Formats: sequence, structure tokens, C-alpha cells
Amino acid sequence: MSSTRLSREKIAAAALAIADAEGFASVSMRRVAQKLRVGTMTLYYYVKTKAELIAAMDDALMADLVAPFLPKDWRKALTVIALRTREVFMRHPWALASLQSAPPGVNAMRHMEQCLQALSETGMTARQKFTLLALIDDFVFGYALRETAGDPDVDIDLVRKQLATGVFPRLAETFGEGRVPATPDRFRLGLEALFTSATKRTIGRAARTRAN
Amino acid sequence: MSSTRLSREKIAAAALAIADAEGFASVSMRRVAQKLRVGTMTLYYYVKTKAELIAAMDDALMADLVAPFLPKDWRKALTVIALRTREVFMRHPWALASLQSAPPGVNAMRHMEQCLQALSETGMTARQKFTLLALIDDFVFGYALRETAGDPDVDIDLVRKQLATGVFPRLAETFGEGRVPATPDRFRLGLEALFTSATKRTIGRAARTRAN
DNA sequence: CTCCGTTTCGTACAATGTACGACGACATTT
DNA sequence: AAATGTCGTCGTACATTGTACGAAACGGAG
Repeated sequence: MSSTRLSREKIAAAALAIADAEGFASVSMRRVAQKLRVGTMTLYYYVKTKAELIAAMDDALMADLVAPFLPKDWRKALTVIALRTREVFMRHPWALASLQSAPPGVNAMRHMEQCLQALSETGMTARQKFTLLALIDDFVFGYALRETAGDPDVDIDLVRKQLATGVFPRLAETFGEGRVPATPDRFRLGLEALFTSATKRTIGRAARTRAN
Repeated sequence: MSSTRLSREKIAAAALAIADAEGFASVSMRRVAQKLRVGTMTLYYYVKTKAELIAAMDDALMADLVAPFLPKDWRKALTVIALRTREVFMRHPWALASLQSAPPGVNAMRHMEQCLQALSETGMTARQKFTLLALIDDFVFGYALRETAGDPDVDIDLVRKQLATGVFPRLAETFGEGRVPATPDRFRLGLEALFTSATKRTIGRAARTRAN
């Protein structure tokens, strides 16, 4: 695995392996260097700072966002990509947080390119395409973020205590009695909502153009 | 500011003040303790771990999500809340990342309660309400996350280099020539899309119910 | 051999979270 | 009054982290 020379990519891969195997928190410079059988400070020849390493990890992950094949229907195509995206980021929740300090890399660009490709046959404006894609990524990332948030350790006692105070009548009504109102696959619903609204905008514009 | 006894809330407030004034990175136990004129380890009497402090900060922030007054129209009401949410999280981007390790607190519950209140006059099922609210928060949080991501320091040279390789024809087409395809207020568009799709679902169900 | 760029890495340091246990203040019991 | 206990405070110590600095090893060109 570490035969030829070092490189930023190989370092990122090693770090990624550690994150998967031992958790993101155990990704330290020393640990990565150890895994690569290299002095700690050697890493700093390829990477200016740890933040840069993490950015590289993020971008490495994003390689998995691009799908090998795309359905012709743009809705189906974007759905495929969105499902992949969700999958990737729910398996690596730390990548969401890291995004904030990681500028877009090559694989993020590949992702965008593929999304644009999926929309190439539609009659959308460049701006319309970017709007739709931004909306979808907003939704997908947000979904992954919230879905991987504090769920493991909700303070059930705290919640019960608060519900008992009567300050949350509507919450208590639907939570206290019966089942948790979990929604089956709101993910698809969200995507569909964005699709149809974008479609409406597109044909709206087309009609206006035709009218001139 | 620190007259009476200490409390988890007062500690969270102090930490929040530091985060606002000096950046989230400078929120250390020692720094917070110093601001409160207290020994560092004193904090640990009120807070089991730093993660818990951050969770408290997150929840303190969420107090600002609840609006003082709500329009009667549920669409307008949810829009008001969503705008507040966006505002809060774009002013405190670290809170998004912290969400992942912060279980929902009292103010998160207040937020949910208010959202449910906004939907109380609609004919929606409990499940429909929760679906819509989850979708909206997904979108809003995702929007804030991506909007506060790596933008400050895009490696413009890296991007140009890559675009020049010709591997990104569609990206190059819309980015290289002319203006950056920034979309004006996709935020509203996203909200509207989710609103109308939820409306359609609601009246769909109502019709089906009536038919029986 | 000398020289110089590239690549490797050992040492050292400052900062962090927090485990541990001591210390005082105050209330309650004897 | 004395003893006991709970509550709150905090100093010290330690392991772990990112990384600045500069020294070595290496390899090709002259």
C-alpha cells in the first residue's frame, strides 16, 4: 500500500482509512504518519496544515459522488446522484462539518460537472440549472447533517421532564401519545418537490419566451 | 454579568460571547473560566465535558429561532421562522458542525413547538406536519452549511488549472465565460417548493378522505 | 568532489481537555 | 459545641495534540 513515493492523495487515503476504522477523532498527524511508516513531520512536506489534510480527505470522499452511469431522464439521474451523496455523507458524518473549512476540490468539480451533464438535455438556463443543483445539494447535505445529528444520545429524561411541564402542548400531543411520528422517506419527497418546482419554472420561462 | 451563582446557562452564555468576539476556536475551558473569573475546573462541576458545554451553547443559540409573533398564514409563518434560522446559523457556522454531537435541548423543543403551532390550523396529519417541518429544517440547515462552507478561500488557481484541462466542459462553459452563475434568492424558491408540495399532499389526502 | 534542490524527520514547545483529590463554607444531626 | 456531610471551588499534573525550526540524508549536475 505504501510502495512508491508519498503524495497528498496517498496521505489522504491513509487518513481516510483511519477515520473509517477508528473514528475521525483518532485521525492525528502522528497516527497517519505511523500508518504510512513515515516520520510525523514528513507529512508537512505534502500538506501545509492539518486542515489541508482534512480538505483532501473530503475531496477524496467526493469521488464517490459521481455515478458510473446516468439514466436519461434528468429527474432519475439527479435522484441517483442524490442517493449516492446521502449515502457517502451519512457514512462519514465528519465530512459535513469539515466542509466548512474545505474549499472545493477536483472531485467536487467532477460532481458538479456530472450534475450539469444530467441537465444538459433540459431546456434550462445556466442559471436555472445552477439554482436547481444548489437547492438539491442544500437539501441533501442538510438531510444528512440532521439525520446524523445528536440522535444517538437524546436525553430522554430531559425530554420527558419538559413535556410534563405542559409548555409544549402540541409536541406532547403527538409525541407523548402513540408512536414517534417518524416519516418514512421524506428524502424522496424533498427531491420530488424540488424537481417539480424547477420544472414549473422551466416551462414557465419557455412559455414566456415563446410568447415574444 | 457574573454577580450571582454560576450555572450551566451562564457558562454557555460566556462561551457564546467568546465565540462571537474571538471566534469559536478560542473557546477553551480556560478561556471561559477566565472570563467568568473562576477556576478552570470549576466549570466541570456544571458541565461534564466540553462537548456538553458546546451542546449548551448550541441550545442557547436556538432560543433565537422562535419568533415573537407569527403571521396567521402558515406559509408566511414558516418563512419567518426559516429566515430566523438561516440568520442564526449563518452568523454562527460552528453551531452547524456542533449539532452533530449535540442532542436536542429545550430551545430546540421550543422551536419545534412553534413550528407545530404554525401548522395547527391546517388540516394536516401529525405525520404530514412532521414531514414538512423536517424537510424545511433539512433544507435550511443545508443551505446555511453550504453557504458558509469553503467560500472564503477557494483555490482559484486550482480551479482555473482544472477548467483548462477540458475535463469539465459544461462547468467551463458556464463559469469560464461571462459571469458566475450565482442564483439570487434560491432560499425562497426552496421554501416555496417545499410548501406547495406539502399543500398538494394535504389536499390530496383530504380529497381521498372525502371520497370514502 | 562540490554544490544544490528535494525530501525526510527528531526535537521541542505551547496549548488543550480533564482526572484526581484537596480545601473551605455551610447545614444538619448528635 | 462538636461532628458529620453535602455542595461548590480549584490547583496540580498529565497525556495528547498541531506544528515551528532546523538538521540530516539523498541524488543529480557541474
